[in-house]
Amino acid sequence: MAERKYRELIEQLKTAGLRPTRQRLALGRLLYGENGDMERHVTAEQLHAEAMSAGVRVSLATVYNTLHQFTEAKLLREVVVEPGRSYFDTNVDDHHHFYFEQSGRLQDIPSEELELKSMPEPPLGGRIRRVDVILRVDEEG
Amino acid sequence: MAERKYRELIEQLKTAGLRPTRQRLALGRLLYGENGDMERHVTAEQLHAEAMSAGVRVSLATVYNTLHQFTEAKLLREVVVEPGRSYFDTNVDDHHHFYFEQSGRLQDIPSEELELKSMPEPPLGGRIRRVDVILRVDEEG
DNA sequence: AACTGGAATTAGAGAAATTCTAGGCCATTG
DNA sequence: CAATGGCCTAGAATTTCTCTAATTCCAGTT
Repeated sequence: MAERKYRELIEQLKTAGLRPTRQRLALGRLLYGENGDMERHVTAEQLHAEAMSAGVRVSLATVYNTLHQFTEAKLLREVVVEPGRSYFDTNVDDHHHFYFEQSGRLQDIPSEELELKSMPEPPLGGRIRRVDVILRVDEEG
Repeated sequence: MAERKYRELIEQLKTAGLRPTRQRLALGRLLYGENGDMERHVTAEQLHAEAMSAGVRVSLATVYNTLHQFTEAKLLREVVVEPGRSYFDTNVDDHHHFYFEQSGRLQDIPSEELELKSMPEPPLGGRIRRVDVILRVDEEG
């Protein structure tokens, strides 16, 4: 991960009131590191396995905590596709998703390629916090 | 449930290759019955509890099986809002949802109120099977 | 109405994902 | 560098959903 992004992560954590601990930094490095602009969709289990094989000792509970804290801090976005399967997306810009049911893979759709024509009024006393669009795709053959 | 709808249900089950058993009919009655045109969003647990208190003896496994079979037969639509929380929607027409995170409640959005301006090309060899739009709403106060 | 074959149902165990708990560790502050 | 309070951990617990093997039921046929 670029030095710049690394400092940036520390700043973002501090802003969110999170201490830049060894574990959070390591997970941040895994999530955003090296090819830092690649879209990534990871499950907690996957990230945990990744950490293990990278020699980073971190418990699964901490991975869950960290992913949720990062999501809260808007460093990640959670995408739920099936009961018992949710991904964390490193792309927090406005965008949508293709979901391939057979393979369980997720793919970003840039917001330019899928726009909403009209937006309904939020119910009284409510405020629309997020718009999730998932296009479920069958892979034929 | 109206007699007409009841016969209809039996027909739909047969068409889907499902025997109209006591359990499936009872659950169908609970789902579509009485106020048959009301939008309903139930979890398996909820429906099971409903069946119990209505004096219908049915196992939780059967509730799950039935909900999935009904979904397969396009009598229901499954909506996943959170990891470990999925609803079955009695409205199978094209429409979308508000999701209230605090209360866990789901509310239909008629398709006229939220249309897509442009639809992206499905990835090569894929076919868009369904479009799910969820507007996540914060209830202020 | 009894018979039969295959489907459906059941209770309970099992699996998978996530959260909780209690104790020890560590980053920050002064 | 000691104190404070947040953080991490292993493992247990919880929750949601699925599987299994035995039983029961439905539908078609005598």
